[in-house]
Amino acid sequence: MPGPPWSHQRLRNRGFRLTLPRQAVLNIFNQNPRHLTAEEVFFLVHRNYPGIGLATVYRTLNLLTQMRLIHKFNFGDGRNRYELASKFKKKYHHLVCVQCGKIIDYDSPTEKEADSIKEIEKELVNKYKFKINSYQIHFYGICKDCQNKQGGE
Amino acid sequence: MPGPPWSHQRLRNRGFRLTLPRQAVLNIFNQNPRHLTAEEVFFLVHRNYPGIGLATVYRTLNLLTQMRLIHKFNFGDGRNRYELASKFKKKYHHLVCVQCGKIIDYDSPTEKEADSIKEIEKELVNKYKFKINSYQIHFYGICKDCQNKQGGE
DNA sequence: ATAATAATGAAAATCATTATCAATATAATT
DNA sequence: AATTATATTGATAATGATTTTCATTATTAT
Ligand SMILES: [Mn+2]
Ligand SMILES: [Mn+2]
Ligand SMILES: [Zn+2]
Ligand SMILES: [Zn+2]
Repeated sequence: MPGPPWSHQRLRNRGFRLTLPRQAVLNIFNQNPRHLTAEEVFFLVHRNYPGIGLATVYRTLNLLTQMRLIHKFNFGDGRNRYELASKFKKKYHHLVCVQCGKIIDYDSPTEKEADSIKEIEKELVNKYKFKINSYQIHFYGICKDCQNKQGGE
Repeated sequence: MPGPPWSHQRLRNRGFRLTLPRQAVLNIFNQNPRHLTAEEVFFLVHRNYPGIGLATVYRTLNLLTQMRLIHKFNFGDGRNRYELASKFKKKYHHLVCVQCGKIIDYDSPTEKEADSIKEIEKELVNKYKFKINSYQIHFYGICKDCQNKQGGE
């Protein structure tokens, strides 16, 4: 376990404290690459720290989102999902199966795509004077499994 | 006013009726290019048809979404937003100001972008056997107005 | 130590959305 | 036209996710 990491500094620099609940939540994300709901985070945290309450989990998720240590997604199923922000990866592409709700990461954009996005960003700056912080692409469709199950008719 | 339009047929073909509330909601979208929340739709409908209830608006929004006559978006502010589906336009790109919440349409993708997306789709089909129905791109950042207001520090 | 401030947990409150259910409207059948 | 079956509606209650409240506890500054 390394000393005060990345996240520690980012919080402290803005006057927040890296408390036990906050560390616990961050640990969950470090161990878990998935797109966790608040409730899922709560349960996972709860295994090691039964004392930590759901409200604190929500508060922590909001804080970490503001600090950009995690990213918040909504895939249209009525609950938000969170994922650790990578220092390196800046692209958040997801395939969402509209049948079973499965979410697949697609984090390997081609050169061509990266170029294309940069181009769009340029256009947005020029046209709308809009300063882009981040972007998400959601692809909606039918996953492999669901195609096999229902492809009949 | 033309006869039974596009939307009429699409509903009837699947056994649904094009009732007054449903027409009223569709009219709102035809007159209003924005990204309306359910409540906004309700208020706008209410001006002409005070009898139509909020529950029916929600039901209608869900139905029209399933029929793909409108599209549903969630920009992370806790409520869903809806927009008329165009027969032609198949791209739904939005700029979301994380400061003021403003949503700007960006519906003029370049050739290059279109190509790039097609390429990605191909990759997704190959790699994940995922069949894509639609996609959305959300750009998050700071709009022109908010840059001017807060750009100082 | 002491005082000031931030963070927490439990519970209540809020907000958007959905489900229930009796009443009404529409379509199909006689 | 009358009758039956089916779909839709409005009002209201219920739900589920998230936020707020508030008294208590932990952390930091003095
Ligand atoms: Mn992901
Ligand atoms: Mn739009
Ligand atoms: Zn699936
Ligand atoms: Zn703005």
